[in-house]
Amino acid sequence: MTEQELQRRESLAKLRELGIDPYPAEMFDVTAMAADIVANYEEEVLDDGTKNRLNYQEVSLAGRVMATREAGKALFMNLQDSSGRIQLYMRRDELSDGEDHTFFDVVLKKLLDLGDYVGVRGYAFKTKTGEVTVHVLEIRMLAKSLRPLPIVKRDAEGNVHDAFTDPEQRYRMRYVDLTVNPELRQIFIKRSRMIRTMREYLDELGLLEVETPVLQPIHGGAAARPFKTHHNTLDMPLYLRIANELYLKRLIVAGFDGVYEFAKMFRNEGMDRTHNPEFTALEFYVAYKDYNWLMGVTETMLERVARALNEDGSAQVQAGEHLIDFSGPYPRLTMFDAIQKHTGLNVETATEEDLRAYCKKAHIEIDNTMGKAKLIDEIFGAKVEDHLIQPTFLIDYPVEMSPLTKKHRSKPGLVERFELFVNGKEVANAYSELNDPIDQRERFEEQLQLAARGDEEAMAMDEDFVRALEYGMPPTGGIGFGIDRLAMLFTGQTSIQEVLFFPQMRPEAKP
RNA sequence: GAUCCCGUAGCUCAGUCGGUAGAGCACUUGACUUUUAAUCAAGGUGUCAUGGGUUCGAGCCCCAUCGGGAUCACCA
Repeated sequence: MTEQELQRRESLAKLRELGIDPYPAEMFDVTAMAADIVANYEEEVLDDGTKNRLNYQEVSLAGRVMATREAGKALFMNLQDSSGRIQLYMRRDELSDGEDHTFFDVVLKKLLDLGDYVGVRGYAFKTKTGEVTVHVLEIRMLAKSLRPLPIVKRDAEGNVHDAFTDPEQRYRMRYVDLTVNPELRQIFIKRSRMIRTMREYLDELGLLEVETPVLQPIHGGAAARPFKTHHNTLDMPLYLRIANELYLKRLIVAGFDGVYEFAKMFRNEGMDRTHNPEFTALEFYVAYKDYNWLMGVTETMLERVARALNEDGSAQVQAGEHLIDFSGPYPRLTMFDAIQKHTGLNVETATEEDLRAYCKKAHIEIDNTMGKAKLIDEIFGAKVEDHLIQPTFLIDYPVEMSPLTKKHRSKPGLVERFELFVNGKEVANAYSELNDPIDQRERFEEQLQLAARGDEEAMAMDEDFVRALEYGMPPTGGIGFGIDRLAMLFTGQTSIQEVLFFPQMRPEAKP
């Protein structure tokens, strides 16, 4: 234990000796928030020059002590609650029991440490330097802190000193991070508001929020490596879901007109600043709709989210150097047109050999197992994706890449699918769902062949899903959004760890 | 998984040519009844990520390991 931790444990023991419970059980009645008092305190100056305080004359508030300044028989503290910070002012003669100054001189000045939770009762006033302050008439220990916080200081010009910035420590100890860097709360508040706005809209559309299995006997619905686990009683392997798509579509078969789920997905793949092993997706499926309808819904939903998150209600979001406008409608660009526009290649007429030759020339890494569709995807990823800054629907993909998507109503070899790109990143993937059970079975069989050739991400045959389709699924539009990526976009973050409270980390060396 | 960078006090960081460990804040003691990065006086912080090696001597050079970051690959 460090010197400071030992000192705090000694303070803890001394508090108990003085009859003060460092961890009291009683509730503390909070009647005011720091930020509200600072923002709304009012006073008037009378003719004789004295001040008349107009509000917050009986407040009690609670939070952490984040700074103390001793001034002899006076004592100043900064109290931080969930709304912000406010200064506290205490006087020895008001907090003493007659001539016994133990409480002020020992408890407050010696045994109280930075980071301790306290509850105070008093009245608001303004100091002669103009700071709104609570004049404390009663202060109570609510919880002792036994470890020193990394104190971040701000000077008069707003410069930050000794910021707690080490990403490893910040992510491992989010409780510390959010305590000393309270402005980070905004990221998570915005994330929450984003999800709430989406949920409200989906409810308005009449969709039903549902829950589907996380533990699945067959990992379907996406191309990814799964986490595998084992159920002891059933003595069978189970997979953490890589997608919930096939279950949501079963519910459409079951007769629900529209379902949605905010779902944690798990993919056993690499981690970097845009990938965490578990992440959140929103998927929704609506009967009798198609991918064109979904484009309109997507525009409405994202515009609403942007306006809900911006103080001024605007639909624009700053993402790095780009100002992104979420007001619809967004351009619709076919994948082939997009490639032609950025490379000059006509992939519709090009042969597989033409594409290979292009990739070689453009230094795009390819291998021999790649077919035409995969080559097109590689070219798109290398040459087009980065240019799609403003929200853009990329539509009509080759059938080989999309085993769950309905074939295009008029374009042979393509499917009715779109992906939404914003700031050069994919944020949504949608299609007119394949509901022809015979076609679906064939698509699964093609996936099995890919798997036999060693494709670890190929989908497995899901007999029960095909059986469901055989009973009949109405034409359906379905879409999935990457919630973490959207949160990054709407909060201006470039790393997924910053929008997750507890990003995945390797185990700590040792405590 | 590959490459590069980083790891020194509770926090942020210095540490020269290889010569017995430094600053600010935090902490301890004292002064101060409207201070505010409070100030003033005094005090000591430590397994230099871990384990080896080279050397008379390693925070510094070499090797390995662990953790983090960035770039790349894979992906959402």
